[in-house]
Amino acid sequence: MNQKQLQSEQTKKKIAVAARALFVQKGYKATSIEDIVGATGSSKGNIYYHFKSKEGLFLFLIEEWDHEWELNWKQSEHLYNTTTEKLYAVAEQLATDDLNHPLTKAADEFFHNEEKTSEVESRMAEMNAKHLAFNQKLLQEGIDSGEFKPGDAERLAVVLEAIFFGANHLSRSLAPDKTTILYRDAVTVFLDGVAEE
Amino acid sequence: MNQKQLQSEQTKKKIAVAARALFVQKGYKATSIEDIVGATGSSKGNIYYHFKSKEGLFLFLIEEWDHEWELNWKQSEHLYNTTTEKLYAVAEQLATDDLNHPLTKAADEFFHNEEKTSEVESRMAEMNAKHLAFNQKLLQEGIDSGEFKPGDAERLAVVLEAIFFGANHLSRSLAPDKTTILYRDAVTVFLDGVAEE
DNA sequence: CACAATACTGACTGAACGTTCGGTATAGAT
DNA sequence: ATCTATACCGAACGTTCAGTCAGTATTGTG
Repeated sequence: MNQKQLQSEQTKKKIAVAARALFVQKGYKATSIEDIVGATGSSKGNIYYHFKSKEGLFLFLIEEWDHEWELNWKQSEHLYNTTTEKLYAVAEQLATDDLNHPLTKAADEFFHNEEKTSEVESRMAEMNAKHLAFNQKLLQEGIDSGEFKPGDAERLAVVLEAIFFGANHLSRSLAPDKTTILYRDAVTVFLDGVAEE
Repeated sequence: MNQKQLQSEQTKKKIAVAARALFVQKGYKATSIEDIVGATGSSKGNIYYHFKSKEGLFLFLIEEWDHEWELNWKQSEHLYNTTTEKLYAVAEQLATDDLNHPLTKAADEFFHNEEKTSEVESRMAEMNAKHLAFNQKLLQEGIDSGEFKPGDAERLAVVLEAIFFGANHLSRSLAPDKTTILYRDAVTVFLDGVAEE
């Protein structure tokens, strides 16, 4: 890799970092390309040289983030023995991730906005499916080991995803320390329910 | 009420109905005032005569809808004896409500968009608090009656809200018949958990 | 040095959109 | 009949913003 390619890569990274900060702070729609220009010192044209579109730039960030999350998890998963422990650990990671990397807010503002190219739609679906598969695998593990009651892991995966998604949403209007509590409570309820036996 | 006032009220209603249909169909941002003009035959100016702003119009619809929901619930609550039954009934109502009145989609697109006037923000908070209070009351009822385990109804209310919110979100990429199943599953998990006792 | 190829610039375009405002029509009051 | 308040119209305005493009600078290559 020569000088030029290196420089180019650094520029791209610089744009990505600045854009991420802005999206996190202001949300997707409210962040204009002009804002990113202001934050990077790069020109508008240059941003479009490195990224196909605003959408493309955002998608890039999302995927980068998802990828990082996955890596983190793979590195720490072995620390937990039971599926129950793993569930709490996932919740913990999601809770702190939402605090440190709250791209999530911008993410679902983005995903909700009507104008979705077919490419975006398919990537959304892909990511969604990945999350559900992750949940399902975890739950199936718990069922097989006898920790969890026998049940349809696929359907439960959807419920779990709903819980995490909802917790993420509600946490936005919560004090930071309440967020962790909410995620923990959510997992506890998911495990034991509220009903008297 | 004279002829003029009556006419005026009908016009306002007509605008509201058309706008609701459009918001439901296309979402908040994607629905332009021009669209509403097209759908009503009323002029742009007239819309602004009856409603302060696009935001104001949408807020009006949301509150109308919330109010209707509350009425419906109050009318049917007495049909259910146990809190458990009530919970399933709420889930049922939310599930079908999402199908029949999917203003929800537009609603949280709206609520997520960065540009929130302080008035909007306070109304959001108000509605949110109302939902939590509703949940809390229901859960406290169940705890007091001995149906549910002793616990912090306030914290559980947040968890329940997260579940409903998440279910609502996920249901959008689900077949209609799966929606009801998801809501039911969610309540079942909320009640009994997944863990083996 | 000449010649690309790559990296970058920023003025400009064009369209979308919410809101305003000067004006008109109509119904009720005096 | 005159007046006034309310209801309604729609062209125009101002702003925002993603994306383009013709051109310039910089770096690598033969």
